[in-house]
Amino acid sequence: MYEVYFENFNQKVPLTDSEQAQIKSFLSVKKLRKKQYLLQEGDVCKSIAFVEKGILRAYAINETGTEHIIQFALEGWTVSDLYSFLTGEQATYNIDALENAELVLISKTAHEELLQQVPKYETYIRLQMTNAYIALQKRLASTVSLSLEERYKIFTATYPDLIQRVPQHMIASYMGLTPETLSRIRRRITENK
Amino acid sequence: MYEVYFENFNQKVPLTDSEQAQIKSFLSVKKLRKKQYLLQEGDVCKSIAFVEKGILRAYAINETGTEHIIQFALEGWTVSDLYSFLTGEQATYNIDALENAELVLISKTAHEELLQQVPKYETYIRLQMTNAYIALQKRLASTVSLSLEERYKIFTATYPDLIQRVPQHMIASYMGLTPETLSRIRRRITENK
DNA sequence: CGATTTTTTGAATCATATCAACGTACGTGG
DNA sequence: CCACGTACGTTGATATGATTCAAAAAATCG
Repeated sequence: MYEVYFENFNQKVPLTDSEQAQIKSFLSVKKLRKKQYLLQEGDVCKSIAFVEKGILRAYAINETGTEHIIQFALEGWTVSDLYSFLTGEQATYNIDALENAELVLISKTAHEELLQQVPKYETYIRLQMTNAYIALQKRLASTVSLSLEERYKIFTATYPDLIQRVPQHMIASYMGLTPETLSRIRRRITENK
Repeated sequence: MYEVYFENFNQKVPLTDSEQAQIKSFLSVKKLRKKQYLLQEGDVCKSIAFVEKGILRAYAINETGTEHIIQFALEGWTVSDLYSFLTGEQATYNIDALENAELVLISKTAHEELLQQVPKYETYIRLQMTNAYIALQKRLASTVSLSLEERYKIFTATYPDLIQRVPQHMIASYMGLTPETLSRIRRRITENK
């Protein structure tokens, strides 16, 4: 418990043992079985979840009932409906587990207290947000400017774990295309060497 | 000078006069004429630019020579190639002015000093990054899950200024489609009431 | 005013979605 | 442990929607 979280934290912002203990006192742990929800659309997002083990996904459902995966979260990643978490508005995303998972949860009050009391926590969050922003910008840029083949190649190169552990139709959903199309893209790639 | 910047700053994190003066000492000002570059692909991004006046755009050019606009920055917005700024790697984006512009620049050393010396600066940056991330996530979600008509409607509702001040083919580039397609979408929208 | 840029329109082409069917793997209950 | 039902991935035929290329119309700039 907490190992991956603090490994990640220390990598970004080194902590003393006492700082670590202080932070730990604000955190809690949650286990989720495959297919269980962490958050459902319409509820208010009460916590940020850090994935110690397993995979989660955040997805939205549009008017026509199609699921669109916004984000996967593997070990070492953080997931939440940030907008709902920060504003208290209803969540627009669903978050559930694709594998049995172990999470570190930071509640809203814990988050606020930590920001007040532990400067390094704010630094950690700032760095985390910055990295997430840069990654998302890259994803968006590749969405508008690259062919599907290239996008899929980049995806597999960037997240080889996900290909192993997540069904293809979810990768398709994440990329914004149908399972059939992804299947054909994969065939095109393997055929052309 | 600096009015919009500190208005924006104080709105997120209220500053005392002396804090404001301290921060101001790290900032500089730059004017850009229409079509001038703030950053060119391949250079290292030396500063974060806050737009006091005018409009900038960040765009990438792909192998086939097509421009893809990653971001517009109006008054009150911030623009840079963050990845290049933070890592010192070559920039992958170009940034130029669509109108004569006045900018507040934060250099890399200023940014680092401010993070060290002024806790409220870190808070400001954290909030800015968080908002930028949420906005980008919304944009991505609408890209994969909505029809072009809906996306364009949302865009015009969200950024009415941009429609007034930016040529349509750039909106098309931002949305990841051709000028012809955007033109036809606009016609469809006006025709169907 | 003339030159250039921007937007619109049309026709042909290309890529992806859709719908339907089939094969396969998986895990669940009998 | 097997058989069955459900999930998942693939394939084919067709439909839909966006792109491309070309050209003209409209708007903007010097």
